[in-house]
Amino acid sequence: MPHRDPERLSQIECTAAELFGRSGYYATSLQSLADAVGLTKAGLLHYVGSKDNLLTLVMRDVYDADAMAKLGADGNDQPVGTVSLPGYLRDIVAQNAERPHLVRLFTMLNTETLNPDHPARQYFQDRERLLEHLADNPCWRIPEGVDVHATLNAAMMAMDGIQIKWLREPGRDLVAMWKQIEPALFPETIWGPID
Amino acid sequence: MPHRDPERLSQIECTAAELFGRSGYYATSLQSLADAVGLTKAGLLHYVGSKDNLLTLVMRDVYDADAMAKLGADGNDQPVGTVSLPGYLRDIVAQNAERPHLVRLFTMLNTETLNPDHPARQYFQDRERLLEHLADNPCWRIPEGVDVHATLNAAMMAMDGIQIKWLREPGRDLVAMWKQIEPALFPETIWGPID
DNA sequence: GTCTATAACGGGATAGAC
DNA sequence: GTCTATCCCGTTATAGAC
Repeated sequence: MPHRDPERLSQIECTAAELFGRSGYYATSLQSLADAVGLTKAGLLHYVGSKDNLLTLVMRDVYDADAMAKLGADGNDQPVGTVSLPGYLRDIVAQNAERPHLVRLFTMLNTETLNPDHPARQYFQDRERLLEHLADNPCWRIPEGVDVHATLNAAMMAMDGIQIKWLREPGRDLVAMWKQIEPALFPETIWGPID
Repeated sequence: MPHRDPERLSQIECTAAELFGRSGYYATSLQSLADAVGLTKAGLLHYVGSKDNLLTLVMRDVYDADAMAKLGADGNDQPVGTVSLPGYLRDIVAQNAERPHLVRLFTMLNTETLNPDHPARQYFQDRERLLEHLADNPCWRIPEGVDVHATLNAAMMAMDGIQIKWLREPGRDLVAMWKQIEPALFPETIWGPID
């Protein structure tokens, strides 16, 4: 798997992320990717080794680099009890609204990995664990009596669902859709106004 | 598309529902279905006409018959302001816990239909409309100041997300997972105890 | 109504020339 | 490093025998 030209590799990975997002991993052919980047199947396979490995590269170099990095590292060193959870989620939604391709990639793979043999299955299992630990972070500013785990869990699940609807009808405004359901997750009588 | 034996057709449709749920529509081959029901590809195609049409049959005769029927028709003729929304959702979750195959079918197709050419796309677009109207039903008993649309929307999205996690790790208890996030959607200080 | 056989095509991956 | 050519497997669908 030699590749002297890193820029070329990056182009391949980005295009692959888009195609995997468009139709999922299984339904995307190496031929279509090869056409998109101006290579033959054989040439493409020289770069990436195999289709399985290509997906691994995409998740590490494209998806993680842009999206997942935010999740874990972001508010980790904030002072205890200072970070607004609704605000944090709003930020994620706002970011996602700007990268529909990556949201689509995430959404497609998230359900494709229900298949135990899917090459990205481990990746999504790990992500679930990471999400659980996110609630344990003491940085959040939480009203009395609120269950952080339940709230973060519900909010993340709802976000995934909203995004599916958004992706199916691309004319809509993701941020607006999120604001519409916010009062259900963070009622003002409990959370006060969202900053 | 002639088929004299309705029982045989039913067996085909049910097996198809299971396989489509297992791997999605695109990744499921007619060969595997033919093997599962003890037919050849050619014999199978005689029954169902085409793969596209098979999915249509499955959604109508298997999925609608069991799942979707509940959604729209159920509480339609209940008296105004009497039906518990949390209770209604609990019932759905409890039912879904007993039919993982159909939940899986729904989940797989729900994201596969992000592809505009997917044969079940229209079906899922229609379902979204139906869900929106569900909130307009006057039967719900809602605490003052609560946004029904937002709550029902958030709850349904969260349910879809929970189910994905549940399907990925089948050892878990869906009803328990739902109960865990319920306080985030229906806080006691607003909704009171859930009956 | 179901079979065998085959058409017509596309998939991922490999070998070897240049 | 990229190509052509090939392998082998799979797919949906059709034709025609029984």
